[in-house]
Amino acid sequence: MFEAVEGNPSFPAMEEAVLRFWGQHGIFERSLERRRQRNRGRFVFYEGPPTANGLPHPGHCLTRAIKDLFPRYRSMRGYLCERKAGWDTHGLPVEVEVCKELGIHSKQEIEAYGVEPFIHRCQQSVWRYMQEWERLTERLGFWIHLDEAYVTYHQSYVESVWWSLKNLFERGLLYQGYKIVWWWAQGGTALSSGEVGQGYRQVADPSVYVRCPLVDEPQTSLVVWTTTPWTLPSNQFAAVHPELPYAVVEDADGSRLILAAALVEQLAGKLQRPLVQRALLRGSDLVGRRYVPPFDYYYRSLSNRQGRLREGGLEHVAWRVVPADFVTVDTGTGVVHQAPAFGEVDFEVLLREQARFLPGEGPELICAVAPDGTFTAEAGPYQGRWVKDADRDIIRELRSRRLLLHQEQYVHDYPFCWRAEEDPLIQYPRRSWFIRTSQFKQQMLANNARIQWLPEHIRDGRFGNFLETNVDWALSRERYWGTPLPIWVCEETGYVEAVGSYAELLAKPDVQGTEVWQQAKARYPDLPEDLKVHKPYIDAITYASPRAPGKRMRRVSEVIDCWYDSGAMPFAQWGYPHQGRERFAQQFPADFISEALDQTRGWFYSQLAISTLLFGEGMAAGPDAPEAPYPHPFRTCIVLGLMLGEDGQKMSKSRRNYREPQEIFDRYGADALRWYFFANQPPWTSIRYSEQAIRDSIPELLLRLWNVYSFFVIYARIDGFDPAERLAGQLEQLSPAELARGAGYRPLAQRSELDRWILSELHRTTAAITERMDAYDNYTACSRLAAFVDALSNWYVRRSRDRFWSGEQSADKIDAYWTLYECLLTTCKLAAPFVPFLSESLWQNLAVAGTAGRTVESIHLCDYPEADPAAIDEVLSQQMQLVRDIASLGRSARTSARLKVRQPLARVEVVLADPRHRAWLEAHAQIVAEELNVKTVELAERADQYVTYTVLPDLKRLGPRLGKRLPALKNALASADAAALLAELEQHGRILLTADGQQIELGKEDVQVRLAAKPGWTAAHGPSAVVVLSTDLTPELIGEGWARDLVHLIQSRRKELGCAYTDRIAVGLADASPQLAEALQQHSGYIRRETLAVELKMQAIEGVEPVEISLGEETLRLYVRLAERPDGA
RNA sequence: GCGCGCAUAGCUCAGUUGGUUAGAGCGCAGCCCUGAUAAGGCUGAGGUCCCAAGUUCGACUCUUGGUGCGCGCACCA
Repeated sequence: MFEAVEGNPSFPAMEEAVLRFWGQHGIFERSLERRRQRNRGRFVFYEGPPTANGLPHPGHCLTRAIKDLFPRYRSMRGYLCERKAGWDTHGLPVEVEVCKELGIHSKQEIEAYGVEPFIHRCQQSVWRYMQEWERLTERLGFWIHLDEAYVTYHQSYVESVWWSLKNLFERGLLYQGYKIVWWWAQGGTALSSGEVGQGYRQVADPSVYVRCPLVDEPQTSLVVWTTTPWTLPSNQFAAVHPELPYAVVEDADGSRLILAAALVEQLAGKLQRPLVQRALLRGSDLVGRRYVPPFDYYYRSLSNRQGRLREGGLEHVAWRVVPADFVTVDTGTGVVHQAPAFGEVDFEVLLREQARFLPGEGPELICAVAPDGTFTAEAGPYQGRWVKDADRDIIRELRSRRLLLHQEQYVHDYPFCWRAEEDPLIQYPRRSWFIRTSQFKQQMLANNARIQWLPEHIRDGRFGNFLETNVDWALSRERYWGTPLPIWVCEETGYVEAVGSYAELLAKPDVQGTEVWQQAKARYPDLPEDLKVHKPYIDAITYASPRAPGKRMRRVSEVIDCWYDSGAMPFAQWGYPHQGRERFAQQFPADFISEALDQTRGWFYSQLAISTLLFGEGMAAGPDAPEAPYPHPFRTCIVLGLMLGEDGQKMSKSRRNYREPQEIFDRYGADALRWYFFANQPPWTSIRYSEQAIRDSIPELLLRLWNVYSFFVIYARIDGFDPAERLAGQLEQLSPAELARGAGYRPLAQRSELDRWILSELHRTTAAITERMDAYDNYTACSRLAAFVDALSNWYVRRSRDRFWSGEQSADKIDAYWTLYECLLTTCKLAAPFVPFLSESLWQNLAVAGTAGRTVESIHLCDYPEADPAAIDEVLSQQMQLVRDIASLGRSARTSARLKVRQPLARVEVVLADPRHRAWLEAHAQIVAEELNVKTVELAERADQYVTYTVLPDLKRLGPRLGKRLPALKNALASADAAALLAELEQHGRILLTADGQQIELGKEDVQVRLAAKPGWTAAHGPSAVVVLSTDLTPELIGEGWARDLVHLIQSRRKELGCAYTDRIAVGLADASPQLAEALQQHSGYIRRETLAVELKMQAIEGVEPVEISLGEETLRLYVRLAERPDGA
């Protein structure tokens, strides 16, 4: 038998109990074991590793909730969905966090502190945060194997990454080049974009307009503009937009200038003299023209150097006009000075130019600045000067050489070092390791095209665009806590090798330096083995160079971008290919992943890029890199919107615009939070954290379902409806087929219409939810589930109450129990992926306790319900909906007539728009009568006295047929007599109209009839019907109304007096008018029955405090006294 | 600045190939139930669907251009 149910449940406490139950019985494990045995195929999920740095906030709960939902759902659908957790542990954020602890900043300070203790601290810091995340993960009900998590700093993981890098290296895809970084010259370090972003300030820089004379036409000059004069000595090109118009203008002194036509007037204004246009040309006409740069430090030796182009022919390597799309005419001159060493965009221009030449023949990077921010010897007189300080002298020199056309102040935002406020950052080239991803752009796009993105626009929008503009992946980082780049270089010859594992390294000839790790291990016995593949230990390992006898191979100093770590996760989580080959084969690619939008350029990209390069179609990347058909490594990706704080701002701890997850769990519970995430919006819309909305998700589903469940258990216990007795033998999941074996269980066809209706709704809902969830549409699925629970609670249970209350154990009553039982069980299963805790609680009582433990132990071991088409009765659904609509319209009519439902009315007339369900409705008039408290219900199709008709064209049908004649037809229909049209339609099955001088024939399907209540009637109209109330009140009706009002008031009084449900009372009424007293006397049987009154007298009761009440216009005194209290009450 | 997205009721958000009367929840107002009861239900008020132009017989929906907001990339010669 079921256990008694609390009326006022504490969901958080319940959830804690469920968590304990899952833990003690290993339910997650067993749910997997079950599917493993069934062997219906896999559903592969990848956990995008959270950065184990910083504490989780509600936004992370959303990600983790979605990541739980679909694997749970698919598991219940029979798929084996293994879920391996993972942690992203490397990277700058961890280093910054440790630096904060240590109160240090720069790389020098880290070195001074010691790399070894520093990375020990990094590793420990990561562990602390991982534990916080694990707690959250469990409490949210996110089922994932935390104790088998992959961790990016583990040796096996690092070695997988090494393997992949070696693969790329040996295919020539890993190379060294320059990367333009934001460089803090004084500190000698590059800054991350996050750090740069913090340091922007508005400053006024000098801006100069400089002449660059054309080589073959020295009287004509390009005019370039720059706000960084110190980059001019390193000039390599001038860029123009090929599509823009450029003007050749004549200056006052007769010389000629070239600049964008749109900016001539502006420049003339600045110069305060006219510039006369002499010619107009397109940017593309300028491309290839050579010019003389402002400084000749490089020009004097290289001006005539030419290189061979790939497509044949020769070209000068530098100081010519090149085309570039980024050139605009917003500021400057439309001719852009290019110093590729000091701008990322400029650098890309250089790369593009280099690519046009045969290898080794194109332009080399020119850089007249040293890493400390001073000019090199190449910059002649400026050598040793800090570049920003040299600006003024550079300008002076330009002026004296008559190259300076104009100078002014330019106010703009410019980044400074966030730690040394006076130090401006400069863009600066650094040697860096790259992966040749741009070479695989087409393959990445082809792979991307096959991925199912939700929302769809990510594919060709944000993500697709990003791939289109792909540049080679700058892989290396000059940092400490990260996967070491597995590249060893010969100290003599520069010969380079990549190493694919630690063992491979140890097998190299004459390995030295392993003792550094041994000693560290001896010093700190607790040191995790994994650290031996990290800095500084790995740096110590050298081996004999195969190219230079007696010389050593030494590792480069860099570590790699931690995004590469995460992107390698599909294979590295298994340690592939050094181990886990089988696991990888089973679990690649993923069917489903999900992260927030900010991962577009992060994990979504890193995965796709690595997977395409290693396993792409036609890649033939070696024996351990099997070619796989697209898409991979994931087939479907839900891109979640970002979550904002309560105030619509970014969530931030200091602003306190959200609540800590743990507090949410304690107040409302994980199910409430989950339901709020799943049911309130499609997952990709950006979502605003709302405490109120979380609170509201409790009554919307959780409490409503709980109430139905509680109702069921209360009456099942009273009536002794006990599945344990009624169901013999072994039970599994209490599926419909199993329930059908139950004693007293009757086939659907024999049950009442209401039962058939709710079961039809149940199966319709099941079909809809599975269809939607298969399409990853949790939002619609949730609304269907909520709608069903609403129908169950507010129509089925309400209309069935007296069946449960009736005294005898009729077959109909047992039907009601079986029906409600089945509805509850199925609903729980349907809801289980969404609200796993509540579902489990209900299952524990309804199924496990209810059958004395003969079912499966947990709802999460059950299969997801499947809709039985035979149980679905669409017509009945429509019919019941119609009744509910009519009841609603009737109440609306009552409200407008100010006739409360307690006042009985003689009759209601229902005019139907569509006669199809008329007969059925006539048979069910009783329901309408009860719901509306009327004596009789009459149905009509035509009732011209109450209703006006409008005949409207069916635009969807007629639009294509009639086109422009549609408005004329509309008018013709509107001006015609609707009643006559209907009559014609009924007689001939068609109507003939003249519109625009042409005759149009309309069939029944071409029009819609709409009806509306005529004014003056108490009526309400909707699309399906008009409901007209008779408002005439007879003395009998009024008397009955009084009686019902009185019952209501006595009930209130009982409650005030603290009566138990079963207490009997005595009622006295005084000061009633004669008519009132007589009417109440007449209904005294009804009144006493409803209020459990043993006596009802028309007089005061001694010693009882009366209350003044009013019935209609009348007032009287009500006396209520407790008469008897039955035993046990 | 460039790219992507969003803009619908007081608030938070739906709106499914363009079709006649644009929905929900919360909040608000009124009412009902009182044997699921510190719950529950019903009804109602409330909208220039951001603006403008275009396509169309017809636009909340499609196109273009604005405006505002969010995010990403940059910070610009």
